[in-house]
Amino acid sequence: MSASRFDSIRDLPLFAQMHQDSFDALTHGAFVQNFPPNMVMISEGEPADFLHIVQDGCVELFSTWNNHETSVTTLYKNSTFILAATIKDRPNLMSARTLQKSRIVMVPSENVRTVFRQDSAFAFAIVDELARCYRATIKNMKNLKLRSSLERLANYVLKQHHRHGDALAFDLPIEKRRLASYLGMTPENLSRAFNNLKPHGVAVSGQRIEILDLAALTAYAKPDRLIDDTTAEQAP
Amino acid sequence: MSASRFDSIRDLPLFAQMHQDSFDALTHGAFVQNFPPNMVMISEGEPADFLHIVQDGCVELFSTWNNHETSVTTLYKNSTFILAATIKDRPNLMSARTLQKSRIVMVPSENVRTVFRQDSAFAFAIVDELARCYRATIKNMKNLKLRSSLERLANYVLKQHHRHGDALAFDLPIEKRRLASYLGMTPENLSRAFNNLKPHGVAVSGQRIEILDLAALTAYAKPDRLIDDTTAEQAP
DNA sequence: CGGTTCTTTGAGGACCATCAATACGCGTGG
DNA sequence: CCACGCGTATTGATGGTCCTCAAAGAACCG
Repeated sequence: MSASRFDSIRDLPLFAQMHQDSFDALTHGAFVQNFPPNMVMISEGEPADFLHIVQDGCVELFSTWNNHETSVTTLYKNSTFILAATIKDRPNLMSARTLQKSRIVMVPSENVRTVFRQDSAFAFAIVDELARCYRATIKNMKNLKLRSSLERLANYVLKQHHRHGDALAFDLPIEKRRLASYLGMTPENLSRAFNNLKPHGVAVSGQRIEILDLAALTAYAKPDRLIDDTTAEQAP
Repeated sequence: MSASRFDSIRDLPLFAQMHQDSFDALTHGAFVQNFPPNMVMISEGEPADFLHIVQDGCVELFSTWNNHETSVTTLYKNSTFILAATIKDRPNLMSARTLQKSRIVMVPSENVRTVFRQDSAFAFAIVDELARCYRATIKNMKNLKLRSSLERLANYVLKQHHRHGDALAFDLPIEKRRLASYLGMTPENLSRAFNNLKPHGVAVSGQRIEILDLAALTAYAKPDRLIDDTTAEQAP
């Protein structure tokens, strides 16, 4: 039974509630593909032929205009992407590349649109996912427009702190140059920004981040649940 | 029959395909409210008790953090807002204020969530709307991260040009200070930016914009369908 | 271990914000 | 109708933030 290949995604929120028949129809013609690191899987402007699910590894969504590139978000295990383009049958707005060796499930967009119309549990899950991504993007934009780059970095450090179980020391999950791009700054500036966080209780050594004074960092960062809360939203 | 009050929204894409029963259930307890200009209707962080529809007038969505404010988008007749927060039953991420005297339809969020589960045509329409808003926001973010403020303004002028039926002269739909905030700059800088567009074929006098050299403006702006195309998306 | 990529540091400059002051537009009331 | 007041728009001066360019150091990988 080939359906077992997709067992690992069956329990994701997007698929958990749908009927087995629907799931079989959805994954009919779907496949799993392994990608090496640093491989561009999809390019912006192309039709969204497949819904993608990160089964393992790490994927960066980025975008380009006029020789500039910016990192929009980074996705890890169990994230889906290209959902909005898939549903609307429109071109991708972002490109995607692997950051590590990654295993990706690719579900034909045609299947998604068909099953979406037949299985209301799936439709509800899609609404939930779209609303989540939408709100995450709004938060991202508020972060960009309302804060300086140093404030964004401070809040990023706090977010990682929480994502690592409130650990006071942890490693950055991505390269600094990509973090810089995600935060809307240059690598050079990120380097300087880390130095400028020193007075606010943050020590950096390579990928290693240490929070020496959580109170000072928090006081400076002024985290806000309407920007930084990720309990129900995505993030890099 | 009081339902006639809501005839004007019945034909909106969000409601057009749903059953009449569902529409009646949705609008049961809904009401129309008139607001004066410059009135904050909803504040970020508050629960999303109502889905809002602009029946007439003009509404700005904006957000605040640490004494900074930024304009996220401006909505005109027939736009809906607070849909994502309504569906997810979560707090609003943005505040809303009227820019002109406006008539707003307010539909209890409880109704929206209930009918959403019962009427699949409504559910599909919601998916469509959420995907549209999501993609519009991604475009907005690309615009902010990939372009300088002058490039953003140039593309904004081009967008208005198209929205006014390719007219070469038109009035700005909103105050310049709000436009500045939407574009992520200060009013002073917007003023200077308009001057800097002069060499690219744009003349400004008060609210009046004139495009003297469309080719030059387009060459500078480098509009991109993956950022600026609004055939299927929203905008200010 | 050599080459490549990433990171850091410094110098210089472009872009953009802030502050301050003036000009403009508009509605109100004299 | 005009004077006034208020908010908006503009203009200039200044400083801060951030980018660019260049080069050296560190980490990674074949």
